[in-house]
Amino acid sequence: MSEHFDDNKLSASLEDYLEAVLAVIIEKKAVRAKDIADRLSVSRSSVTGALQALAAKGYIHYAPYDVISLTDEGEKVATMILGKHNILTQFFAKMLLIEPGLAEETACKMEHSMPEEVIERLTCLYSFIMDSQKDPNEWSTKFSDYCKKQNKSSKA
Amino acid sequence: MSEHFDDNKLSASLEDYLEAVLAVIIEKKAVRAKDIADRLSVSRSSVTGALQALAAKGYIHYAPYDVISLTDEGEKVATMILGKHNILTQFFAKMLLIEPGLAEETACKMEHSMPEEVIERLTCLYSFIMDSQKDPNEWSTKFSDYCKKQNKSSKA
DNA sequence: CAAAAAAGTTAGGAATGACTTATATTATGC
DNA sequence: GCATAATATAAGTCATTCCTAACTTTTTTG
Repeated sequence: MSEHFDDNKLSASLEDYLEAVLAVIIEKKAVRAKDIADRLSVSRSSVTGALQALAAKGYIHYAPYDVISLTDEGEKVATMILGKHNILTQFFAKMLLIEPGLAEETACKMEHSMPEEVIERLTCLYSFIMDSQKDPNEWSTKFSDYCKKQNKSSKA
Repeated sequence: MSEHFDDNKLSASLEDYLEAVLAVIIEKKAVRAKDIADRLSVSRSSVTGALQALAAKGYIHYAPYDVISLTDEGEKVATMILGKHNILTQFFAKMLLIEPGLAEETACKMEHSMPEEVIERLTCLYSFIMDSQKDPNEWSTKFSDYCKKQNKSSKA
């Protein structure tokens, strides 16, 4: 399909950096290494290292002291990752009724090991269920009631 | 709640070893290092190393050349991990209608980063949806139809 | 029961990944 | 042009995970 030589595969941590690049660009039109360092709570030199790795794999344009930007491929992948993150967060929070903080945190970890096909299907499930609710609170009421009952009977 | 000193936390790989120990015990009543080596496709010496690490963290009873068994804590944790694995596999395969191989593979990766609370809730969702189906094929028919429609309209 | 085979252990080391601190370099605002 | 803020590089730490090779213990079996 495309030019994947298998050395442009991303580790979880590099995915986080790439995701952060896009997120900061969206937020404020441009990225500086410092923004990423702050956002991910790492040193500036870690950021430099990560950016070099991302550039070597073809996801960003990078040259010392120059402006950072995403390549086409990088934009595609970063958008995918950010998308996964958002879908997962929503699924956990709105559908499983997990408390927002934990939903976010869990999404963060899982976004790295979730194949596209599975994410697509999860998106489908989410809209399938949500679309079939009459009013916006119906799901949360029904489902939390069901969970409570389950817990009661399982602890008996 | 209990005596967690933070050095008994398990990496994804150690969780895999621990899970394998339990799985083999269930399958054939006892574990030999070789079973684990075969199952995880690693060398025998890697298994020794992992078993020592698991013992140091209090999850298994281990002494050179002796029988391997789970501690109470180890059994608890291993059961949890295996449980996560199974729920996730089922959820992917039966609910999201993912092909069994990919369902299994994805579950394998995700089981390590899924908090208990989220798994519990996912279990609830699974039974909530499945219990509300009249016949066993209802879900798969309804949901796959919906997905097909979604894909058609999104590719227009 | 003793040798051979199988299983398990140990030592030592390589590769990787993700960080760090400390020092140098560049860019920019004034 | 110079100070300072931002970046980059060098060099090294630390933890994981795995390997091979050589050794020891256990098991099998003639």
